[in-house]
Amino acid sequence: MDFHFSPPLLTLLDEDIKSVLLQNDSRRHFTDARLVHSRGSAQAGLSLILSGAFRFGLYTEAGDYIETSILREGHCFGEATLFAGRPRAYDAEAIGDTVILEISKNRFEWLVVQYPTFAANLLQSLTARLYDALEFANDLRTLTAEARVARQLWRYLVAGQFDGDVIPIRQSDLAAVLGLSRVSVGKALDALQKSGVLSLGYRQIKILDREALAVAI
Amino acid sequence: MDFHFSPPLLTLLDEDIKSVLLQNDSRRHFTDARLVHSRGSAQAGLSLILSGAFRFGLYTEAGDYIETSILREGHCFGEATLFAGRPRAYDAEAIGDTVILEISKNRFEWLVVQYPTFAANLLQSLTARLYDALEFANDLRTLTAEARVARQLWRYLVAGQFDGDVIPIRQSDLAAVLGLSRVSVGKALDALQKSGVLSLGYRQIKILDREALAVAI
DNA sequence: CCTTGAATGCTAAAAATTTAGCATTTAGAC
DNA sequence: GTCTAAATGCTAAATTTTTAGCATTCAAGG
Repeated sequence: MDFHFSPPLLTLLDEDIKSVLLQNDSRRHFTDARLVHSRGSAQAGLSLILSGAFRFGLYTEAGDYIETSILREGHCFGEATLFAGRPRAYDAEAIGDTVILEISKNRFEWLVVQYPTFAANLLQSLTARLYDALEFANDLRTLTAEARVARQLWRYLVAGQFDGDVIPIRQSDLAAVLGLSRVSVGKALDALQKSGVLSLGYRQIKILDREALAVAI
Repeated sequence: MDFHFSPPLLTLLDEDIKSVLLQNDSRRHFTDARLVHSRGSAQAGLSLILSGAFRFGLYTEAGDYIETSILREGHCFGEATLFAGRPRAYDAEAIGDTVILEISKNRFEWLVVQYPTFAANLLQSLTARLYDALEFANDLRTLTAEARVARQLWRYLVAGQFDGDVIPIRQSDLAAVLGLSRVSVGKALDALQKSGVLSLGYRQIKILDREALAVAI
C-alpha cells in the first residue's frame, strides 16, 4: 500500500531538529532497483527518505512478489528495529535514484531526549500509517476486485504525486499491490474503461472521469 | 485482527506515570455489548483499557459486519483523534464488563511533556501494531482460506489468552475477522478437523495438534 | 423436561478468481 | 528501420468462494 494520507515525518519536524539532521547525519544514495535491505536482517536504525521512494515487499512460497508498501520522500522506515527490536520485515529496494538519512539507534535515542517534539512527530506519522494500514486491510476483506482496483487508482490520484490524470503503472504492479492476478486486474480495468472511467495505455492508465471512479469504489 | 504480538501500552509504562494515571484519571465502565463510540464521532481523547476488551469494526453496505480489530487489557485506542485529528474510524463495543481510563487531549499533552517516556512507550506499542496490521494485510493477499483460518487460530493460541487449547469462538466470528463467508470458514475447519488438527464444538474449537496447525499455515 | 433462538452442518447452483496458454502491441536498443 | 524483451489482450478450463436454502444440534431459560 502507499501511505498517501499519512503526513511524512520530515514535513512535521521542527526547523531546528530538521537542520541538525540534515547537517550532521550521514546520507546514503541508491540507484534504481538497488536492494537496501533484506527481510530478516537485524541491522537496526531509522532511515529518513530525502528523495526518491522505496518499495517494500516479500516473495511468497510460490515465488510471486507481494508489495507491502511504498514509502516516498519524507517518510521514514526501520522504526520496528528501534522500538520492537524486530528484524527487517520486508525486502526493500529503491525506486529511481534515492537518498536517505541514516540514524543509528544510539543517535535516535539521543535525538529523542534532545528534541521532545521528535517523538511526538513520529507518533503522528506512524499513527496515521497504522490507520491507513487498517483501512487497507478492510478494503481487502470487503471490496470486489473491481472496487479494489478503482480504490487503488483513486489513492494514486488524490496523492497528487503524478501530474495530471495519467498514472504511470503496470497492470502487474497493481496486481502485486492488491493481491490479485494480472488477469483479474485486466478485467477490472477493462470494465472501468468500458464505462468511460479511464483509458488504458502501455504502462499507464489515464483517468477520464474522477467522479465516476469514486462511484466505482 | 487481534494485536496479539504488540505489547500493550500499560505494560510498558513506568511506575510513576502509571500510578498518576490510575489515581487521577477518570474511569468509565461498560457492560457487555455496550456501544462505546460510533464511526464518525469527533470526540477526541485517548482511552486505556484497564480490564476487559473492545471490538472495533464496521458494517458494509451489504449489512455484514467486518471486525477490524480487538483490543484487550492494557492497550489504548483513540490515538488517531489526538495526532491526526481524525474522527473515530470504527464502531466500538465492549466485550464483557470493561473499565477504561479516559485521557483528554489536553491532559494527554500535559502528560507527554511531564513524562517523556510516555511518548516513547506509545511509539513502541503503536509501531508494533502497525507491523501486525501490515502482516495481517499480507496474509489476506497471499493465503488460502484454509491457511487464513489456521493462522487466525494460531494467533489466538500463541496469545495464550484462553486456557488450554480450547478457543471459545463462533464460526461466524471467525468469518467476520477473516473476511470470508461462514460456509468457507466451516469448510476450512472441516478440512482441519479431518486432518486431525482440531475438533469442533458448539461455540468452540479445540486444538489437538499445535504442530500440525503451524504446518497448515 | 420442554421450548426456543442461536449456531452449526450440509447441499447445490451461481459467481468470482486463478491458472495457463498464446497472440498482439509497445517502446527502447541496436 | 528492425529487432527484441516486456507488457498487454484474450481465451477457456479449473478452482475457489459465495449465496441461499433448509435441516440438525446445542445450551440456556422457563
